[in-house]
Amino acid sequence: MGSRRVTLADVAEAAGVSRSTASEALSGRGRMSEATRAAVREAAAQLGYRPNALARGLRTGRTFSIGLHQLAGADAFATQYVRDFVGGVMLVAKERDYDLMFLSAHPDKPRPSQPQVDGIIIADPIADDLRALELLASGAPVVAAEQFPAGMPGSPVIRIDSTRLLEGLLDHCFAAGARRPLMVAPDANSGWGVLMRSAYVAWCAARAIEPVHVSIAFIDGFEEDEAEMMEQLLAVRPDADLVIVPTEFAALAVVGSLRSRGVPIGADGVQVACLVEAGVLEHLATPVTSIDLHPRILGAACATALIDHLESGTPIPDLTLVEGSLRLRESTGVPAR
Amino acid sequence: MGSRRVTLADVAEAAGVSRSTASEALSGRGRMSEATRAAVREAAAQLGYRPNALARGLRTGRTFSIGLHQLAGADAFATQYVRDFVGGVMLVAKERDYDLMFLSAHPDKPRPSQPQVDGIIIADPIADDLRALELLASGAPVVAAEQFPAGMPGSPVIRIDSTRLLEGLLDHCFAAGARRPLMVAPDANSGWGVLMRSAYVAWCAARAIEPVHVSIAFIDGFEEDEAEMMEQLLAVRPDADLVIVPTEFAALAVVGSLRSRGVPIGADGVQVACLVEAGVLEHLATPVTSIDLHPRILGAACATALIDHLESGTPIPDLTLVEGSLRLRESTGVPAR
DNA sequence: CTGAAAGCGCTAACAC
DNA sequence: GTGTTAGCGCTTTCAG
Repeated sequence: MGSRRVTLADVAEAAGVSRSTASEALSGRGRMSEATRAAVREAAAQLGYRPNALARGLRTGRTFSIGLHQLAGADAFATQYVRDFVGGVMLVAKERDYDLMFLSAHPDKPRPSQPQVDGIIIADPIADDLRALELLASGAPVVAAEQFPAGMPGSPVIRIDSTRLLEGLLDHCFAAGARRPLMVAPDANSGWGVLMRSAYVAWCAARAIEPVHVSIAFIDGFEEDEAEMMEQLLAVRPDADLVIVPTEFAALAVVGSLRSRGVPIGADGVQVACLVEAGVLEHLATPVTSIDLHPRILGAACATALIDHLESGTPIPDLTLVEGSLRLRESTGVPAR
Repeated sequence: MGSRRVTLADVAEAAGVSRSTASEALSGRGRMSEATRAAVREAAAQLGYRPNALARGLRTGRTFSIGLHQLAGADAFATQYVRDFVGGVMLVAKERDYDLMFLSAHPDKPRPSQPQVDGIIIADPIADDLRALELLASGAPVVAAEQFPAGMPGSPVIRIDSTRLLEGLLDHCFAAGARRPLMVAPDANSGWGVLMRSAYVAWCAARAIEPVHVSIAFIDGFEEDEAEMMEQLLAVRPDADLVIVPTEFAALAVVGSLRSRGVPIGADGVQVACLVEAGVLEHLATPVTSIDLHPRILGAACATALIDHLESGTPIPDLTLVEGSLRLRESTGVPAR
């Protein structure tokens, strides 16, 4: 089996019909005697025929695959958010029997060819990402998760109402006594980072609190030298009584840093919160509060919207909000159970 | 921009040459005046030409994409092992500028078409996985990670020497006093599960210890009803002084179960170890010992071997061993720092 | 109801 | 040096 590729011509010959008849017989189209159809099916099964997706795609313009572009994820696939988002996309892809293409993600080298997919999901678009721009201009349907940075051409977006959740988080920390917050968040390249930052600033303004924030390049991740890096960031507001960080790695680094200095974590020391939920936060000695962006659901929603659009022409709304939730834990003053 | 797809014919016309000349000019082949070549390049850039990967692939047989088949991962993408493995593959794919195709993974429904990829990585092959069998028979080069179950047609394999690591782990636990071990591991469908199981049995035999083990279907995961399920498993050997589990979810469940019964974790209670490392194990109140399969390195090794083979014909050895390591932690008696 | 022919966009022989 | 031609495997009119 499988010695040489068996083509539709082989099947047609074996069944004693022409290629076009064979094609229609297998796809269930055309009108023909049941006997003919059965004979073709039989021959195809006998020979182990599988249509060549390339040829079919070239002819029909459909490949039954969708593309996923994820700049941050390509480097490290680091955060649980990204992995869960991808998991959600995979789940739907499997259900609808689409292949899922991870588009190779060089931020500044153009793609060597057009991607051979029916539609594209862009997760967390980053400004100046050349390939994201290429994809947006490619003419293929695109759905993006989270937020486009200012100045980037858009597409339908699906995201969590994270602004509102952040406000809830800040209210909670405030109630637990926080007055000198420090926020570490991605820089202006990330639409989501901008969203978080401006919500933070607005909230602070409403309470006459000075907003202090530090930018990081999101892509760099936090996996190396995290402790040292964190120390530097904390130095921006040494008297902070609340530290908000963007990834679980940063959270681990802050917690480690505080612990090594003997500072208690929580309302009676320094509160810590993470902008993005990750399983590890719950299992720390002092569990850390976070915003759960429900990445799996978000990824699934993107894939569903895209495939529905491809298959039934369902239009994709410009903006869809998916529900997120707050994970309040001991690090922001909730008492231990 | 990007209103209608611009094709090679458009470029050729704009540059005033024929299609073939345009093709050769862009690909750097053929002999022609530098002026012509430059003119074609200019025209292509002007029009924003990107070759159609489908058409090129159909003609040349190369798509510059590789496929990844992962049965367990499709459902949940659950364990960190799977995610890190995929991360390793992605890293290499990006480096070599290959797209990475997640092949849709229905265990018992045949693929609708041949996958349009140059080569395939199968992670953790599972017996009776119809699509894995299809891929193995497809004629495309295949590399598998870990181990083929008995009776499954093979391909080159890259894996960790996990057998030796498990022996080291068992030795360590034995030294810390374990005499009544219980192992929970995947059933015979998983080649890796079989490997672990038989190493365990052999080790026990050498020490005249009764090997007790429980099978689970790996694919089911451990995410729901974990506590209840774990209780049932533990009941198989209620007096166990060492429990070995296959995933971090199972480890969390065991730890939770023991804690709720007030049993200390470690040499002075019940030792716990996980066959597969995950970050969360390190951050538990009592950190849990595990075997680090270095999934990222493993995934990268698979991708590198496959792409090297595709590009230079480098043969892939039948078996390649990658180094793993033991993560000894407090749960098996190492004293706290 | 079935077969012949065209063509999706590209590349590789082979003439000119 | 450059253009013409054929064909990768498939689907889709359109005659018969």
